[in-house]
Amino acid sequence: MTSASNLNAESSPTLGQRNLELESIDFFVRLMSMLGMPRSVGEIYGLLYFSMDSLPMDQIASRLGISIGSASQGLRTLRSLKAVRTAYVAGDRRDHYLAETEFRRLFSNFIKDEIMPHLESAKDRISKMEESVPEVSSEDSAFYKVRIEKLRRLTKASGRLLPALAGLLKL
Amino acid sequence: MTSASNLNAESSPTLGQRNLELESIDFFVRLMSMLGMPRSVGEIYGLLYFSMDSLPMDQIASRLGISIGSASQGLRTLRSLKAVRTAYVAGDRRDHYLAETEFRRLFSNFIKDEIMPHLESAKDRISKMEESVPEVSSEDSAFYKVRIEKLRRLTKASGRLLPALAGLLKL
DNA sequence: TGCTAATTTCATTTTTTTTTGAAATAAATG
DNA sequence: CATTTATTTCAAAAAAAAATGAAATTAGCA
Repeated sequence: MTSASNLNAESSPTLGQRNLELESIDFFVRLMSMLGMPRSVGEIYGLLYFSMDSLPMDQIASRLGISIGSASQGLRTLRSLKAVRTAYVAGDRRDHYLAETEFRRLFSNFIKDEIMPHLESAKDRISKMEESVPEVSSEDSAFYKVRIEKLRRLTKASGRLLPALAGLLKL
Repeated sequence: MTSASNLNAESSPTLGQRNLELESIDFFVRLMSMLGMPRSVGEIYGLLYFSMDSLPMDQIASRLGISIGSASQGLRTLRSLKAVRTAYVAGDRRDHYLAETEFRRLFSNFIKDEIMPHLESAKDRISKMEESVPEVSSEDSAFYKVRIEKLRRLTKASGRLLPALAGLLKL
């Protein structure tokens, strides 16, 4: 709750709080879009990030001016990344959401869910390439083999480095 | 040149070469799209990656079945990332393109050009947030200050880590 | 310099992605 | 268990991103 004088509903936010909220939304919309997430996902997380109270979906939607469909989908995405969690609120059957703010963990989840699967399938594709190397002129096939080896090293290095990244992230 | 018997034009590619080319295009289309680059950029780089000969823009466009407008824009992007370079070809006034294959450098350019500018402006936005912290109830403003500090640490850590990444990338 | 080929630019079209909103489903309450 | 409320789903609409292609520009050549 934002203050002791109001236990059952949010008091209307101060100007500063509203400003902060808007800056936060702006911030996370940009950050999330760098990570390939749709605008609505950034908006929701940005709103929750500076919210002291957990918020139910319909309030998230109405405060952001987005549809409940968007809110539902955006929250699903955020849940799957463990970027939000639900909190129980007595006497209210709606789910209430809170931002998870341990960026190290968020980042690590993102890498595991969004990046690693691609790296896995990249391996297969590189193997397919090997089968296609024209066995003609051996000087030519050397060229192809070197390039394929480069790709293999790239994916191998990425596969090691990216998961390690979150560990290096000393916040 | 693909073989000594043909100095002035590309011999038509073998089946294996064409396969390799297609696998490569597929590979880089996906990789580039993970990095937020349009399909055409991945296609062009994928084509050049396994090409022994440097290729002029019009051939890139016709081989990929894309417009010369797309080819021009895609090559501009790739040039700005230093992912391709032009090679001089005697007796031909067209620019001829080759893939740059040092992934470590490519990666480092990408971070510098596409990520760091965003981190810079993130700093400013965090400062703005600080000005908006409601100075009301000090227990509440503590909450906001902690969250702002988290953002600051996140951007600071990213700003250090990302440029260092390319160095760690031992291919 | 004038001509031609190569490339870039950019308004328009196409494609892809995201959002909406209403219907379907699920879950809680009395 | 019937009803109400909350949530999800998904076809259609809207918005955003990318590709096209033709006009404008640039650059090499004679």
